[in-house]
Amino acid sequence: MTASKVISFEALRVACKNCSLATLCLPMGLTSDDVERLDGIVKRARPLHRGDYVFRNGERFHSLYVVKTGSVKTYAPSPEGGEHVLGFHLPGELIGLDAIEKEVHTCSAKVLETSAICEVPFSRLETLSSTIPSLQHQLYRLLSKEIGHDTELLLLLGKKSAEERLAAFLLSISKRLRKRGLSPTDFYLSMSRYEIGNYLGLAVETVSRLFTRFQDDGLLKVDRKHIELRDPEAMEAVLTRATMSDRQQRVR
Amino acid sequence: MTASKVISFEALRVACKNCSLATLCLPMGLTSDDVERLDGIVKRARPLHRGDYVFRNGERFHSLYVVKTGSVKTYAPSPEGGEHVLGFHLPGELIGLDAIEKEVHTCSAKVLETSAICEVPFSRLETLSSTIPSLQHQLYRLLSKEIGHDTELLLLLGKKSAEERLAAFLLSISKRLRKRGLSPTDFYLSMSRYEIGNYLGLAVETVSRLFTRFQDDGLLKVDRKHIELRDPEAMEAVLTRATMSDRQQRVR
DNA sequence: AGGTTCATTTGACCTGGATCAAGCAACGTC
DNA sequence: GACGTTGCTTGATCCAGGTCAAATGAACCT
Repeated sequence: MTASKVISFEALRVACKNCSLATLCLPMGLTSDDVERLDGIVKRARPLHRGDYVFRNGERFHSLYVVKTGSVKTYAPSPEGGEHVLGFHLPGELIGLDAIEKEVHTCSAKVLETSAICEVPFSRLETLSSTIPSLQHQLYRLLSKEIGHDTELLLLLGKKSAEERLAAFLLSISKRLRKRGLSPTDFYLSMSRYEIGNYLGLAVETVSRLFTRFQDDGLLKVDRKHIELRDPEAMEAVLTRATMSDRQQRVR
Repeated sequence: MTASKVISFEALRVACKNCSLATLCLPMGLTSDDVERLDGIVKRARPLHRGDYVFRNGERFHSLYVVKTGSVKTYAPSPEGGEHVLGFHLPGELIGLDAIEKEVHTCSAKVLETSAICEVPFSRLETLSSTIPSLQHQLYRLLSKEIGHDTELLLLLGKKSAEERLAAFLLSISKRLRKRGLSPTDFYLSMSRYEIGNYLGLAVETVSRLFTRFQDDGLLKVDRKHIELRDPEAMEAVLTRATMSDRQQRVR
């Protein structure tokens, strides 16, 4: 009886070492022994449903979170009721990194669809990381990666046209899905047009028109939230072809 | 003789513990004993001059760098010869954090004026950080801070008007100078109008017109690179007053 | 089946800021 | 001390994408 209880508990409490995301997530590059130790501090919550918060703006920071299944958006609410969408997060991605400094969450995170989230208490992670150099290294890498990602986004928002932004967005989703073993050319977007526009610094109407144009040009087929990338090369070419973005000359 | 040699060497080789930036920089929060240890791995190079590189896009990553005096700009060169300015860095600020992940510099850094730069070999810093928990913590904090900073910039580029962008830029400089004990209302900009525009996602002409407008409105006095903030409150108000930026409604 | 609500699309129009095109001032350099 | 060269400013025009308005369509009640 106790035994069966333990077994079912263990079945529910999927461990990091059995998780398909291990190569994308925190455990990347750790020995199985160390994964075991990391596993000891990870909390797995029951699934959250569309609209539930992972954490909210202003809450005290205690943990980092990893999307296990589903998807999450992070955003900075503005006092007037508006919001600024900061990112969309797929399985294996770590959220809450921006809160380490101030020990307060400066953005909110809510799930876009039914999702499982792993919680990693930061102080315990920190302690663990000073005894596991490869974990420490992995944390530095992940923080650095986030900076690199923000930098790309900065380029997108500062210098690229609406067309380039949407193309980059779709290709980013596509590539991240591929890494997770999912179809990079046939997927459902879990966020609304409004959220995409907000994220890319564009009006909803512009996003909608661009989807229509991409479809007319044969780059993709769109049916509501279902996207089928018909011509990924052509989509990449949207990013490459010199547009208004590269009219900057000499430096010095 | 040997003694005098040692003395002059020590005088040149200003240590972290004597550095006025210690409270802003890596040593923040460390015991003087630990600062000593950190000091042991920091290399201090001879001053660089306007246009010299701290590191270049594509170089292998070995070290983080701290601006000691002067100022640095980081930017991503685009193949076509253009560039995307990523940031301007004042004394005490750490650069190169984005290169940790890939172990390659993905942007270039060049000094805007004669500057002293401290070099911190990363692998040694990493090793040291696993034996000094407060240093490890400080590193996590600094990386997280950088993410928070990028996030603000994202908001600026994605949602704010040209006027708000330039006001935010000037106020950011002003506040950072204040923290360093310099005048927050009277300063010289070490970067060109072109670089400011590039950084803020605006055309040079727009930047120039805005300086003129701000001056006409009595917010500041501008003479070439010399800025005198005449009415910092009014400048803050430029950011607060609802503009096109807050027309986003409900969430769900 | 019909109605309410919210998301998306489409059309018409407008504007902030880019682009184009001169001038102009500071700074060498010879 | 005239002469490029580079950086900054100013004026005139243009257009990508925002804003406003309305139609259409899903999804969800009841």
